[in-house]
Amino acid sequence: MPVARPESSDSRVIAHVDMDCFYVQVEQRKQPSLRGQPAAVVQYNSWQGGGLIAVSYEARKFGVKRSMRGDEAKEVCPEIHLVQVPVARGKADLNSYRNAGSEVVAILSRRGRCERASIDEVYLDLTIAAEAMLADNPPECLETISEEAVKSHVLGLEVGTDPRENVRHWLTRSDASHRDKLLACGALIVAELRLQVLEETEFTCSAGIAHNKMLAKLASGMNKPAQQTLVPFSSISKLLETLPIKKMKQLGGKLGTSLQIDLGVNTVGDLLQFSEEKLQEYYGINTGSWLWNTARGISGEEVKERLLPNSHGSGKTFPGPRALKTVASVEKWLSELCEELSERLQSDLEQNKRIAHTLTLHAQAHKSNDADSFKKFPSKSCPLRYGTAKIKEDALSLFQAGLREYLGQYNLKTSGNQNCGWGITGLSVSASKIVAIPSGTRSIMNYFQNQEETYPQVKLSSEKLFQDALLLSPSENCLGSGGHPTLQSTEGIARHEEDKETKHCVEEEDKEMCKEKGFLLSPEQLPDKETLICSSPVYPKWEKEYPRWEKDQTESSGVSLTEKSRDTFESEEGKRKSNKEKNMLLRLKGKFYKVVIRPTMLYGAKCWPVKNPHVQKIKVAEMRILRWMCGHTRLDKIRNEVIRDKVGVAPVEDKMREVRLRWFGHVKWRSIEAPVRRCERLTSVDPHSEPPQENSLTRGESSVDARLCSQFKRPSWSYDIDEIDQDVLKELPKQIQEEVQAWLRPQKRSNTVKKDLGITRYFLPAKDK
DNA sequence: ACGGCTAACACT
DNA sequence: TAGTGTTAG
Repeated sequence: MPVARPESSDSRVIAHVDMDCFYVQVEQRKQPSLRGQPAAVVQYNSWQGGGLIAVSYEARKFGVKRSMRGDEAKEVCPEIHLVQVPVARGKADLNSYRNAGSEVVAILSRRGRCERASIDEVYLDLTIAAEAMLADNPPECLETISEEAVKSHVLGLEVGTDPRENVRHWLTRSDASHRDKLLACGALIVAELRLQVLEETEFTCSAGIAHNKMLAKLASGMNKPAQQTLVPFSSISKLLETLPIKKMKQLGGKLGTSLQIDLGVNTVGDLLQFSEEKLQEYYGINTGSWLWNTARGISGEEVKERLLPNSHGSGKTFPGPRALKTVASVEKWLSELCEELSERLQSDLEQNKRIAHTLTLHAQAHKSNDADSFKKFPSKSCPLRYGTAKIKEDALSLFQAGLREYLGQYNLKTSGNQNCGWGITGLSVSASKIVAIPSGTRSIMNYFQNQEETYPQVKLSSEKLFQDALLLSPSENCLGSGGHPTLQSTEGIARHEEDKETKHCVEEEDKEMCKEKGFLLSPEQLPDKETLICSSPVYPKWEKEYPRWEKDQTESSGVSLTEKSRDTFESEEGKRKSNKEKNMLLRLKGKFYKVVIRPTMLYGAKCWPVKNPHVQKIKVAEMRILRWMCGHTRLDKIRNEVIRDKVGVAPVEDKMREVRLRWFGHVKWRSIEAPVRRCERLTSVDPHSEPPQENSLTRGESSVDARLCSQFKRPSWSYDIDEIDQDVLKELPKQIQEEVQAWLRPQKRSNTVKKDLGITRYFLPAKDK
């Protein structure tokens, strides 16, 4: 949804530069014989000649359109040259276009703030450059105005028989308003930039120059190719008056359709009849204001300083019959996609010194034999580890977690590649949260670049080693006592950490850990209870809404928890980390665990053991349950997901607490009112308690149990017993298996309806059980 | 059973 | 937040 931003009172000079049929131009530069020819770029697809993704202006004259099939294009324009998009790893490879786009950005960013809006478009904020020009060397003093500039189109200007002379006059008027003069300067600058682009890259582009992004964007498309269009302030209302509403950026989709159908608005001008309040009534505060402003040509959106993309993705569709039906084929394609992604991440690292922090997997799927086959395949993400093999591994885990969730009850026997009627019609992996490494950090570069070769055995990173050690049960732990891995990477990272305190802390603890454990945890050293500190990205919302644990909440059932008082805790450490460190309780199977979540380390997730006595313990076995619940094999993933979403109990004020429980992939949450102290007395689940009455609540609703009405708002989760993967269950230690079975048993009798798990009881006061 | 592949952003 | 949905080219 678009969102309104106030427009600064200053008169800005904004340009939108749009490459003309960019992919075609790239191919024409590669193959100059294509110049001036009807041509199009097709994405290879044997079906009906592939799909057109760019069409030259010569071909457009024949009526060839983007989104036509190759065969269709041949029909309307037999002599069209169809160029295929390069293919790598069995999929379209857009890298040559990305790189060409970068060439252009490098030039266009010379005169002011530059935002790369897509592979072939940028926004420029030329205000400062234009003001400087106006002050030093205004157009009116110039004896010659560039040829390119006088070819500009000035909206609302009567050009008569000598357009160039009229435009020249308009640009150089000494009696023009300040804002028109600024635009004139902008036009000169843009003309110059476009000329430079042409000379240095051989690409032509079109541009719009206006006082804001919206109008600049509108204008850049008005005269193509290779021309520029100016929007003087005085022309705005006329321009918008008759402009079809759908032409407006952001209104080409459902919102625009709704305006047409529901409000009878067909042109932007028609919108003027509606008061801001009315629009807000229909479309919400933000969108309403945005619409109101848009109708008046007002848009305060800033040009962001961004030359590089904020995310990288690689995806492919597998339409209809080509849908992937086995995990093996998914793995194969994921592997291809991950290779491309990893390659792009490596070049981003080398060229731009940037590191991505999150890996996300998206998929589309269909289910043939299922009533709710419209269910969407969930996207999943996890911290991104560098190295192709690791990315592949993680992507596959994410897929499998998603698949489990997607299949839900049909999941009972999917151990092999056996298909239960599902098909994957689209797959993509992407990397986001990309941040620049501070300058002068060779060691960090090394760290990430080395991830590539270290997999899987030779030189495991410290992080990986430790995680593996934790995740393996003693019997599985076959890590030898081979040489101590150096902590080179960790130190390299810590050295550049901005926060000296944190740095100190990290190094100290890492050192201590190494000293004490000899770094590698031998099977004997893997204790029943392991103390952990987890680093995790700061979660601002938690911070805001739940600033503190209350002391009395940290005392639990008396099971394995020895908590220092909050006061002690604060006096020791509170000052140092006060506002950055989050504490929360992890409650699992009736026991509380206090976990300290630290602000994220700068680079990559880490886990390390600590001595701090007030940091409580997570039993390895229970970590394994969590791992199972998450469908993830990685500790850091568990940490991020579980602690926040799975079994986290949010800090509360006196009477309120929010509980989030994600159970087998389904997030359920409720705010409940309950005296905190009484909640804490709960120590175990009673699986045989009678099921709660209300099962069908959806998120956001709340329910009041008549019995408890006066005191509590009662939470309700529903969960589907069939979502549980029985195979995974078997992986668990015997004792835990039995416990879990005990939870499940009462449900088995009626597994058609979603039922509350006994776990609901968990969060109710003991007294009322 | 088709338009394929990317990317940004708002909302929750 | 992580995850979803909308929009665009």
